[in-house]
Amino acid sequence: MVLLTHRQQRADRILDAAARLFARYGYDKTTVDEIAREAGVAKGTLYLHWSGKEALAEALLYREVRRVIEDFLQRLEADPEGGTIGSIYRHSLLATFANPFVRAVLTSDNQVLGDYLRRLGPDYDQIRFEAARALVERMQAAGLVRTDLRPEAIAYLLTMLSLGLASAGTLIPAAIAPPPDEVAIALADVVQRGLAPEGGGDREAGKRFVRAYLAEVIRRYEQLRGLRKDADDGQPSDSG
Amino acid sequence: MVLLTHRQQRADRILDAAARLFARYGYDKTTVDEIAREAGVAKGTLYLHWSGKEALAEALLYREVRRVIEDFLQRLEADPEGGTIGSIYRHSLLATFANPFVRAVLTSDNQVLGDYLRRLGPDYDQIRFEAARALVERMQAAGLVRTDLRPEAIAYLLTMLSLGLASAGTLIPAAIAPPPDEVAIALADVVQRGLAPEGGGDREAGKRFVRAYLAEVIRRYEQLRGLRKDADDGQPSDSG
DNA sequence: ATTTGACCAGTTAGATAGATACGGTCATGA
DNA sequence: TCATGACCGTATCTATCTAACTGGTCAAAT
Repeated sequence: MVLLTHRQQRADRILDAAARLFARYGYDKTTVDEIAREAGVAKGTLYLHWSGKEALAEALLYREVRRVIEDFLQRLEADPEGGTIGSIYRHSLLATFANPFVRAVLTSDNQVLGDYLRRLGPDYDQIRFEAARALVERMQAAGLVRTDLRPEAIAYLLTMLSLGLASAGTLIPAAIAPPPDEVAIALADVVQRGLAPEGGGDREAGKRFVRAYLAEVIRRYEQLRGLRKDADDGQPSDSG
Repeated sequence: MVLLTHRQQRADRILDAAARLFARYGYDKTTVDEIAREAGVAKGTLYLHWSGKEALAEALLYREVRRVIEDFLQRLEADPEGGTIGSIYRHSLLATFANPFVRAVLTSDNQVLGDYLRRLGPDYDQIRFEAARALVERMQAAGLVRTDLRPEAIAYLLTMLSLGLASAGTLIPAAIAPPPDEVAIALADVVQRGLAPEGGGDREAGKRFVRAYLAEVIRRYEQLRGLRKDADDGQPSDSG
């Protein structure tokens, strides 16, 4: 049983309000006053939880990404066929689409996080590509991905798919586009046929790999940010 | 043997100049004066060939696309393995990448055509998606593409790939990205495995389909624009 | 101790006007 | 007959100022 302090509950309510407003109007055009009003607290209260608007956005993004990861892992574990590159891709897409905020971030031209993401700098894309390359390399070593293509090339393809998914989401009206779940399933099937090694890959090794990889990503991030799983919402020690 | 009038040669020189400048500075930031200077003619001369800057850009785009199509068809015919969906995709990418102007249009955030493309209106993306859907449907009927996925879903995937290719081109610095040809070959291989029917598809039917399809596209466009293959560069009858 | 919201300084959005640069024309000359 | 480039009206940019807004603070209220 999970106990939530009054303080933590309030922090969550504020993040809920921020998530709605960011998703609808974007980070830049959402004011701190509006977040406070939507959450039913005074503006000063936000500053009792986070050091500023930026720290709040970071906390929100962290919370939602954690939720998506949890959802993703549950779907993967529940799937007896799970563990291949295709099923990993499929479940990650479905978990992402199921989260309104993260989905908005990834499909709304990134206005949702506006200035916040912009501060990561122009090097961010390079870093992300290098991370993708390293991930592919490890997936190849784990027997999840075919090894007759260079990891650079596969990472480039996967990056293209992410970017294309985002662009298509903003460009093609939802009215004429096929339902997201159908896209996710078709896309994952193509990824499986196109990137899996002969025989489809080792399912158990795949699940182990995903668990270990995500745990490592989370651990690194929390180490970087000085967060712990049992910490509260984060006293204003973060100076943006 | 092809005979070119003095007039046609000059039109080509002007289009060459425009191609260089558009690719480098974009449509909006390239002035008619600069095009004339780069081509070594007076500004008024441009208006002896086209009705204005926009008509010039359209003629340039048409010329370059025709060249890419010709190059694509030659590559396809020369490939004994050509005719599968994968090889069609591969040759179309390689032909596109080999053309500096078209490549710039597709990978430079579309600043290259700036205002010119913008006038096609916001409906353009919808129309393009519908065209992609219809094309996939015909490819399925021709035995080129697997039929166990709905054409809408496949068209969505292919649109994603196009958009992703463009985004990745602008986002990932060429210095750390794999060479375009490697990307094209890997991408085409994934498309072949992911979208071809059992057995890989009928090669001869594939070639026939491509020939017929492109001829039809060109014919429709020329009908729409009142162009003919044996026409000259287009007297200023085009009013943009 | 905890929460509030009026208040502050810094930034941004909007308006105006003047200057610049642009696409397009056409009288002139070759 | 063909090609030119100075010229024109308009559209776009620059500079400048003002008014409104925003993120953040803190004395006061609870």
